[in-house]
Amino acid sequence: MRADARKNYDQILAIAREVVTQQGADASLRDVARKAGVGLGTLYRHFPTREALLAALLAASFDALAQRAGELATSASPDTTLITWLREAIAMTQTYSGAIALMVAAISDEGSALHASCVTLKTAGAELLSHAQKEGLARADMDGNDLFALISALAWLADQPPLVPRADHVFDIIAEAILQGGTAAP
Amino acid sequence: MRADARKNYDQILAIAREVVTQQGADASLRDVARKAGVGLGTLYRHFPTREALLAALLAASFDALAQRAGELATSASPDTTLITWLREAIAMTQTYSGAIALMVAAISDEGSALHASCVTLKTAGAELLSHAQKEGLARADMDGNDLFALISALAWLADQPPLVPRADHVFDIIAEAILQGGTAAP
DNA sequence: ACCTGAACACCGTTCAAGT
DNA sequence: ACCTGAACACCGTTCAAGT
Repeated sequence: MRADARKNYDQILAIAREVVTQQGADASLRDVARKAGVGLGTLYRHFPTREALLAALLAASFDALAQRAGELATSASPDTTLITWLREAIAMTQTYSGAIALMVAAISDEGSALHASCVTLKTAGAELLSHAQKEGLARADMDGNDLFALISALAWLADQPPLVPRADHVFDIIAEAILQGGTAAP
Repeated sequence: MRADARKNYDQILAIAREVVTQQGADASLRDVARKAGVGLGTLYRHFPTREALLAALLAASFDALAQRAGELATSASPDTTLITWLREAIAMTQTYSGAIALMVAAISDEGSALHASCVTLKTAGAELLSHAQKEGLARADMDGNDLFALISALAWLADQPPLVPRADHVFDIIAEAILQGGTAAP
């Protein structure tokens, strides 16, 4: 990449991080370009879609979560490990308000710039769930897709201001339900 | 209301029902006015906000749900009654895609045209929950606000195409969790 | 009373013209 | 190669002018 292009790319990303943090994932891209001091076409050149921009903003977080899942995959207490990771995954999606809807859409759209990251996240969760299930510590009647759906729903809930006060409690209820049905025979 | 105004009101509502059914709660109001054959100002006169239009579209459904809750309030099996009503409530919100987000926002906004209906819905659910709890058939550590949050999350989930295949199963898991902890001593 | 539609201030997206 | 910004086709909302 040419030096001036690199500079613009970085500048757009930095400003986008600010704007999207404040206004959410549906912030005006025009506004981002304006504040970054670049032409609208420059933003579109580097980030052809809103998903591409969000993917770039969240890339590090996705990687960190997947890596952490890998580290935890052999944990001695896969039940608490799973729940802890779920909490972290949900916290990640809340970095940018409204991001979860784009992630969910991306999971079934292979053309989306967010697709790969979301699949990685889903897979990571599925592995932790599977580990807990093998130890009899999580209910057997669900899989990675169900877990992804639950994460999404909880992330959305925590993103709705009127529901925020209930988010933690609802999380606990659902976490308990996931671990429910484990036969727990040490 | 003058006869011509009444006619416009009905026409707007009828067209809005079609358009919002097809395009969701964030459909273009301009488009509705155009298809209804009225000026944009006429639509705004009758429905000053998007919430007002949605409230009018959903009014009958809200009433029906609240009334049904009243009828079921003295049911002999308050656990299955509660779950059945939850299913109906979620189905109602799905009449118009994207409606649930507006409902959630309205619950804490007394100025919203949707506020009263949403509060009524929440209260109706709270009563059914309370009834089940008194019989020891539902977990005691939740209230009407938690139930409203769960309904909202499940309604949102069922509104995301990639998650639809998991919606029923996730509903069952959560329904079981709500009834969990009931001591169930007949 | 009620209706109309132009006017205003925004979008997202594309693409010819520049360097 | 890369950047710019006008152009196009849309929004939501308001409000003067009409009947």
